Amino acid sequence: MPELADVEEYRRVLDRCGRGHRVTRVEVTDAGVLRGGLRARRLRDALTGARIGRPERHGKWLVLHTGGPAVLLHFGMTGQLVSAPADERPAAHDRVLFTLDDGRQLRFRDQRKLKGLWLAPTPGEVDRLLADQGPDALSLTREQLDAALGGRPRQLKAALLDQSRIAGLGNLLTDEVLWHARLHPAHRTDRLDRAATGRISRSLKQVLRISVRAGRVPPRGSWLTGHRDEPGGTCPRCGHALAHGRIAGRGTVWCPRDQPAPAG
DNA sequence: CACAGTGTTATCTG
DNA sequence: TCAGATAACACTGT
Repeated sequence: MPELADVEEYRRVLDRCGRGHRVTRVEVTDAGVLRGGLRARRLRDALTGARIGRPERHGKWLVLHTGGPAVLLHFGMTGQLVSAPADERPAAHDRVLFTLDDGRQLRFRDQRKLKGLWLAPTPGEVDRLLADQGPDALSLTREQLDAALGGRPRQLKAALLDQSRIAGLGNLLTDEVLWHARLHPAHRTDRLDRAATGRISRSLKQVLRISVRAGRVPPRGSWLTGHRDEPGGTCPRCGHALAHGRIAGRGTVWCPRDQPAPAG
């Protein structure tokens, strides 16, 4: 699930349920999600008794601040942050449990364990862990978009997915933005005209605004996302059969009529 | 049983 | 040097 919109939802969970509360207990039920050499003992020592501050999101990263050390969370493909009563039995894939002073728990839940939790003892360490991230997609300016699409020629989808150019867009959001912008995902970035980049800019803003509000890429009937896994799925805009392929190393869906393949 | 999957990264190839 | 492809990570659902 976790692309920018999903991580934004986890930020809201952390803000609503965690902010202002003290951590009374930290349980690591699967140390496989601890990253950067972090051990359960060290996470426990750093967080127990700490008061949770205002969380931040950058791209697909979530930062849990305490005023002292910070915890950085990356959700990979299957991670979630959920709030539950502390006396409720943990789910099968709850890997780290933070019990709070109000009897609730924040739980890092993750099936595949592709990413996980990092501990940043100082603000400088937070910056170091996020250093290779490009500007956040949600507040991307037109100038930043142009810069992200500039430089060496690449496939458009590959450029939008590159977290060091734009942080936060994943496979679903990227396909959705390109479908709204009526641009083929394999379009070359060096052959985009001003009208095309303008459509990308507007589509990006609209898709993110609605997705962030929903806390996910909405599987609305009028969007591409709700149709990408349908066998024999058709474009919700023009009715043409959707195309499926592999572009930028990812499963990709587009409408061959609305998003014609670039020449050459 | 085979394979794909909402993410990232190391490594190989052309 | 670099864009692109591939495997790997670990696990589930089709």
